[in-house]
Amino acid sequence: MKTRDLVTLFQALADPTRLRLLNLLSAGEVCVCFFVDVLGESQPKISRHLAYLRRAGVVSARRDGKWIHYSLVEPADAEVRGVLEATIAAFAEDRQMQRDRLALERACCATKLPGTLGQAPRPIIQPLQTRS
Amino acid sequence: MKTRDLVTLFQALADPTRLRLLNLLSAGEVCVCFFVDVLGESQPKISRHLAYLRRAGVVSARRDGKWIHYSLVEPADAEVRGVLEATIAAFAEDRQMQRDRLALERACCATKLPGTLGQAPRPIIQPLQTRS
DNA sequence: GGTCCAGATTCGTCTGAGCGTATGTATGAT
DNA sequence: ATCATACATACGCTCAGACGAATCTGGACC
Repeated sequence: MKTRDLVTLFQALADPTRLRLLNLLSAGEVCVCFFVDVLGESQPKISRHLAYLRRAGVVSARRDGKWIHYSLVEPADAEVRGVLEATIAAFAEDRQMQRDRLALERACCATKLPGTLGQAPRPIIQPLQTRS
Repeated sequence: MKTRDLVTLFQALADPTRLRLLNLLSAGEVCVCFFVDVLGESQPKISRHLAYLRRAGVVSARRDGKWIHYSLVEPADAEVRGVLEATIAAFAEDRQMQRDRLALERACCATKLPGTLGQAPRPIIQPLQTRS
């Protein structure tokens, strides 16, 4: 492992929007439109941060018709993986992160999605574990 | 815990010089002059990065006559602590970090310190554990 | 007082990154 | 072929941060 790898990872993690994206991705594969809906940020902003995470090798994208699904990439280095896991574990103690997770679950499980999301493909997310 | 705390931490970690400083500090309390000597960087550069780490609450400084010793601060949040520990654990697999640790040990244990370091207070460092 | 030394800070410059806005690019539907 | 949808990217701006070089501060000693 090289110092540069760690720096790249930390640069990717040093932004609130990107942390929120990773928090949602820790639930599973998520479509871009859900990021825009749940985080309430503009589509170009979401897209730019996702591109940043892609360049850093933290996430990967998969095309599905008109939609693009993002998911976390397992880092090759065990140590980098350790840092990422510790980061995701930290999300469990953050109120905003928990609110985001709940909003994602709500958007995902709603029988009628609100106008903008139309017939967007629902993410298959892991249920949120409530704090002990 | 707030997202902002994590962002502050990751911003502090997103620089190779600061990671090298933290690596040396993981051995124990270290005097500034040893940072300059071991990392081979200019004194203002070292000092600026130490100031950054201080502002981020990652390290603390202690005055000792003309010298100033730095040491790691235990983060209040258990989750932040977890991220920092995972980061320090990652240093054990990085060649440059190991070289730095060895150089610090060497500077610390030398009976005759080279000219510049004069009678600088030796850091009391933890011995470097070699990889299993 | 003055002087030396260890660090910190300031200044000016430059690069990278974040933002909103606008535009480009696939894909699917008609 | 045309049009709408979903997402990506380019442009222009602003601002934080990294750097070298120079300067300031504060303690130790004479």
